Amino acid sequence: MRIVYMGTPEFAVGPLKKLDDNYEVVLVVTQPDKEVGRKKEIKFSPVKEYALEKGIPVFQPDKIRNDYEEILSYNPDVIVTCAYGQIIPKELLEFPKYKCINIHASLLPKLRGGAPIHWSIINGDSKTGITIMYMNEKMDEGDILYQKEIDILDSDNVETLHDKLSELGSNMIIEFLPKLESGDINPIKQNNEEATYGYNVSREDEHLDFNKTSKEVFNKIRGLNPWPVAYTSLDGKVFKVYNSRISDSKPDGTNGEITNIYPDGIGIKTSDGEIIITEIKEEGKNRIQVKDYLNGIHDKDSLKHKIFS
RNA sequence: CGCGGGAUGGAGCAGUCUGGAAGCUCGUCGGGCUCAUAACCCGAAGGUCGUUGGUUCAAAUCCAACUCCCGCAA
Repeated sequence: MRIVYMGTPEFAVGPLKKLDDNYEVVLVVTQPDKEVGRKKEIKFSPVKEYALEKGIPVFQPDKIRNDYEEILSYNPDVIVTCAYGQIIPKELLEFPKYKCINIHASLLPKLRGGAPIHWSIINGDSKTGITIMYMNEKMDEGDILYQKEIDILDSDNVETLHDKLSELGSNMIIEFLPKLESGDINPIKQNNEEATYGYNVSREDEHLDFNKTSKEVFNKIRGLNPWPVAYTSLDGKVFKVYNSRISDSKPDGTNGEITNIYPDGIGIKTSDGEIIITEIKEEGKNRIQVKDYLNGIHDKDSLKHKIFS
């Protein structure tokens, strides 16, 4: 089975590795190299890094819509995509014998789009999973071929859930390909009325709103950790918030106001109680425990009643 | 040359403007108190103040260059 694999971020590396170990991956397609950071250093995608390491050819079209001939020349039996990042043209979808299948990190039709892992946590879902599906020209709307779910724990953040789902997806694609090859499949149309979306996280999405409940704030913080990280601001400085826990206390005050100083955290008023932030990064500083942040403040009571916004 | 913040014992900070004995809150180690403790009391160790050069009787502090880290923007 000749496989062309299309993927970009870390999430897509696990499945690629499994496929490469068990099948013949003839070509890897990934997003173009990008300038990144203050120094504008050129950075390869994680999938490209892996492909280079293994000596697999790499193709990086700017716009695959117009530039896909090269992929056809590798004559794939199937194209497997996983968080590639571009819409794939119909000519390519229909070319391989077994068409084009996608590994998506949600229980479709829930959370179509580019950031299903983040949104499953931010939304407070109790479970999510992996869907293997046929690709069509629309975003994550193809027929469902294989689906498995896992629980989302209170202790999960994007990193832990990402790793679990990446491994699940890796195993599922290996379990599924033999069925695809033998025709033992049962494509199920998605119910569009039940569809929800989890688009890429925007700057606005990263901003913490203390007018929400403690649980909602807690979910947003862990649903954006370790990337891109929720933020708020105090005294005109940006504070990224990595970790928090929900307080039992129900203080009076304005939402966003610092209501209590705990040994390991700062208590902030929310719409229904208090959230205690425990790990932060102040603008210009490194990521630290709030315990350490408090060690550097001489008059801790002066923090009280300041407002995060 | 996109804009800005930062580098001080293991951690987080103050001190830099106005040059002149290394400070604060923790942590660590030892001792004490206690039924006990992450609590409290006493004591100790630990720092070429990012690097290099310059000014000066004297530099964490002033000047120059460089390295690394971070926020914004892309």
